[in-house]
Amino acid sequence: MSEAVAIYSTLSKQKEPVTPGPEGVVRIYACGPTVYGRVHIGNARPYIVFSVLKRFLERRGMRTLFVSNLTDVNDKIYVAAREQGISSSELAENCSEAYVEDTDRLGLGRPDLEPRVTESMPEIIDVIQTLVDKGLAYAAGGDVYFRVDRFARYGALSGRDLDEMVSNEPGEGKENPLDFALWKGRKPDEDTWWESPWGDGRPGWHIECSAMSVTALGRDFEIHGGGLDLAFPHHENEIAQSEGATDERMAQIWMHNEMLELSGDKMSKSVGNIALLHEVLDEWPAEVVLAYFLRAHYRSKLPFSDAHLADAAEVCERIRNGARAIDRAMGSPGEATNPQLARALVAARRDFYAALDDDFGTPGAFAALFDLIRAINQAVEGDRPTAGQLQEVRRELVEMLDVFGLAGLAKGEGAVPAEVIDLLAEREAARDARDFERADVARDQILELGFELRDTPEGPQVYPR
RNA sequence: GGCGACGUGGCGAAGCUGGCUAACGCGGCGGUCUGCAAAACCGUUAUUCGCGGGUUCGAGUCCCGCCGUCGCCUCCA
Repeated sequence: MSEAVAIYSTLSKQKEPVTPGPEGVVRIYACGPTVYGRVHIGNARPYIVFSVLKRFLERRGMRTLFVSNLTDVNDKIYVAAREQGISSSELAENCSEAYVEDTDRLGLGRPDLEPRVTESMPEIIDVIQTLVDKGLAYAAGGDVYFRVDRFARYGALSGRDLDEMVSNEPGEGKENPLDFALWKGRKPDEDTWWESPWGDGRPGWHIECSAMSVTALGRDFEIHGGGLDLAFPHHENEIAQSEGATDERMAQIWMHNEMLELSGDKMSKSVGNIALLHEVLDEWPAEVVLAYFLRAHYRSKLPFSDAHLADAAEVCERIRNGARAIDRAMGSPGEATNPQLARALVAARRDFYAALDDDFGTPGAFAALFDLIRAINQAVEGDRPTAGQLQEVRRELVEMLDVFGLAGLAKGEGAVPAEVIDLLAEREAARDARDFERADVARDQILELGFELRDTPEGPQVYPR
């Protein structure tokens, strides 16, 4: 393994080394969803990218603390709840549960903390108070706004010049149209609100992340992530709030994932028929969805379609067959170590981690994985490795797959039903009698029972499909 | 209009601190294995990286222009 993990930062526009913070922990904050409906497939990208990043850093021997929030107070939630005729808190609660449920199905584990806005009100009010005290924010007609022209670095993340920016966001009491809301006074048609020094109301969209990140991770944490679409204004505003309040850097690396291209014929944002994550997971196994996302670099736009998922399914199948080849060979291993396989294992391991070290290059890591798979297949067909070598290769393969949450692809298959065993025997008898018609009937019956038959040097094998 | 990203084979996708024969996967084609398949293996599938210039001994990789696609521009992951 090389010495350093580097990640591209949107702020510095270059790759920067990931250096663990105090107590050797890499602290990661990634903006989570606003819960006003079931999350769509695009929302899954940051969840997957940052969850897998955490898994990778830990495999690399680092300790991590990964925090991803749920925004459960927001204009969209009020609107959606009104449309559905339920209270906004009920909608937010339902959608929060659904989000956890849907993303759980990806099998990547949960972030270490998933704070919610509704549970972070004291911290939020605290940060706002600090900003008001420091003259960086002001109350106006029940609202509180951030004075953008008091924060010199405003625009640094998104490369915007304050003088050239135009705002069309309403706000009666604003000093400057570009000032953004930290606190919004209660409106008559809003059914949830909190008390504050500036009157009843609720937090603005950006302040929650400043408050929750500093509460959970402290100042100057290592990685702040989210979708690229959040860079402006959300992250720009977070920086202004957090750094304005603490006079310290908010985060070292600003890591943004590119967007999914959801503009295919079958769906469009304007039509609102974007595939929902849970629907996709009803159609495809989690491994397929993970392979689909991870085969592309996180900073690349990624087109979404059934054809792409079908492609990812083939990718998974090839990996699965590689693991099966090892297991099959274990039944009749060789006498000596296979040197080609030994070399391939070293190379795959090196290339896999080198690719990830360099700006989380998951596509390159996949390439390394496939190089290993080919070497495995070659070895199983050629000079059979020893059982010990097979075991070692299997262990390493599973370890790499596990970084991506794909270890399930190398899981041994479950027991084969007696019915299938009987048919298998029947087919063998038929083949011995050279009655291939009967043999093929048995094979078709096995297929109907959900198993695929493959003849191998070790005799016929059946695999679930 | 402003800011930014990107255009690599039939498809997806690496490479882009310039220099071995342009990774890897899917698909196609030919072969091996098989009774036939499936899986796997072997070979093949871009003299070429949107187009046009330039810099350089040398560029997909740097610079300029053009064409095209996309994201953001005050609450979209």
